[in-house]
Amino acid sequence: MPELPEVETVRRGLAPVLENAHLKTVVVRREKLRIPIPGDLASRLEGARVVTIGRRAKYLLLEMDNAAVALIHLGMSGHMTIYKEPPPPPGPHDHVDFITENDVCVRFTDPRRFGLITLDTSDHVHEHKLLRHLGPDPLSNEFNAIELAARLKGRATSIKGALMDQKTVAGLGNIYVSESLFRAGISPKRKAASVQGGRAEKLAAAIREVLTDAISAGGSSLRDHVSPDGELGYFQHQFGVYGREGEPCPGCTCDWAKSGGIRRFVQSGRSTYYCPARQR
DNA sequence: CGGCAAACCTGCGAGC
DNA sequence: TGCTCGCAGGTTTGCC
Repeated sequence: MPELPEVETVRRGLAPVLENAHLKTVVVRREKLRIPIPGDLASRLEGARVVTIGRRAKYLLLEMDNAAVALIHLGMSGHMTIYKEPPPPPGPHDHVDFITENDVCVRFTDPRRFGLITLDTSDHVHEHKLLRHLGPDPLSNEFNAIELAARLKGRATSIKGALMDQKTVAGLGNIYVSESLFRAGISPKRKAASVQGGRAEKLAAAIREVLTDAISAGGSSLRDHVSPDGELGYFQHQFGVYGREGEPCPGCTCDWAKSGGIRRFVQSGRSTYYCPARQR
């Protein structure tokens, strides 16, 4: 489910029920996620108050009033569901319940278990092993064309590969990399190092724009819901290229029959979608 | 060091 | 209907 816009949608959905709430009970049913859930997660969180729910790239940060921060990553298939009534009996993929003092249950579900929940008690959560190496958040002030160009300089990999690398920019994934490159008119095959100057300007602007548009739409719902209150995001209807192999390019006036429309190919194991006529 | 495939898991839809 | 295959929004590892 989640790249940056989906995680931001989850954050916004959880904030009204979790911020300022005391956690009464935290039920951990399965510890073995991508990294094991710490044995003291429940005892650290129970009785504490959630001060804010923040986000760094694709991580949710539950900042507690006792200096603990819970880091949550949704992986590929993770999602959160809010139950204001007693929750249904947990299924096999319902790994953790966060229950507030007024009996709201926030349930973490993740069939593929690529997600994780861990704890930081260091007072410097941004120095945490999982966050330390992340590049700038593309919606933050630290992200701009100069910064992007500097991070692409000298890199031999493709621009797609560089943008998928969370050290370059933190929060993009397979969908939004394809969409950003489409909006910027840059081929995913182009060498990362060659994206400088005006091209870097266009790309930085396209990344910001596509993420902002996607957040406004409540993210993309490919399989199931995105928002913890069950609302569907609808940005998938605005995809320019992702999942549209063979369709006419929405920005092209060229002859579809001749161009073949949008192409799909596999780049380091992941599908890339692009329009060869518009992206160079 | 850099880049890429494989591995970690389960579910779903397409095609036979 | 039921099976197999390929594919899926992420990240880390280990190999060239």
